[in-house]
Amino acid sequence: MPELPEVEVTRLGLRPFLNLTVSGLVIRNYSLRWPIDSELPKILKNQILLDLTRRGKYILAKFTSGTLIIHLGMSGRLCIVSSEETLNKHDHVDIKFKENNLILRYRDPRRFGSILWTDNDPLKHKLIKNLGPEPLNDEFDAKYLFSRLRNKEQCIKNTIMDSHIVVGVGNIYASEALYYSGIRPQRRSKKVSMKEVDSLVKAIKNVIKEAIRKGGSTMSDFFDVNGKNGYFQNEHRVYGRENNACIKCQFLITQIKLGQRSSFYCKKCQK
DNA sequence: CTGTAGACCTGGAGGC
DNA sequence: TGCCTCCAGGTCTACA
Repeated sequence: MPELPEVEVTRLGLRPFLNLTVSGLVIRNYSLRWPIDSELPKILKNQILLDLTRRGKYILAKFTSGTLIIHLGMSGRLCIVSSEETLNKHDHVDIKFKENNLILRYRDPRRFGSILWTDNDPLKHKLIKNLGPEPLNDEFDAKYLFSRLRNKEQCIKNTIMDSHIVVGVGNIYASEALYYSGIRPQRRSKKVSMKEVDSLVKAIKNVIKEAIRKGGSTMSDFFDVNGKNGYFQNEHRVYGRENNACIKCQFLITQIKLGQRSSFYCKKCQK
């Protein structure tokens, strides 16, 4: 489920574990998107959680001698539970800490997520080193995006969802940002004007900032680490609103498929 | 190099 | 109820 806002809400929620020492790790299922290192319980024991950062949709949990690179995939979730909490079928990993009775639990029904260990700089990891800029950073601006759209035949929605162009824009927020900037999702990237790109960049930044502020979008299964749902789904203007009236013009929202993903737009407001 | 389909998984919703 | 099909927030890999 998680796009960048949901990942960021998760990261912020994990901060109570900062500076605590791992007492043990339980891995019930090693087969995520990539298999979990079978040595991980041994490696992580007695290590201190020193920092929690994020790159794109990857949470980077820095420990004494390396970093856990965590991706939530489509259905992954991290939550803070007590040791008495009943076990769910898809609770694959528990991290326990010395200082309290709490467990950091990873649940992921579809197992598209990943938990990888690296001793080196995580930003040099092969999954991370080639990622595009963070959408909220200044380097992601109209000039940059416009330059990346030149000569691109690909439709604009798929381009802004490409993590090598910009990270963190998933299927929900791509549709939303295009709605706010008045651009149809199927438009060829190279046909988007500088003025429209300027509006699109602002829309991407706004929609992501607002979603983080509202605690993310709770679709079917996103909750923060304490089990609280987000509220941003109530702010969706087009996503999941096919055949409902456009907020601005009352025309019915259209749903199409682009790159095998559902896309939503208003035929009147988006050109 | 570019663009797209397929792959990886489970579960929920809706039709019959 | 049960079975079937389709759908779901991601993204890497293979192939044209």
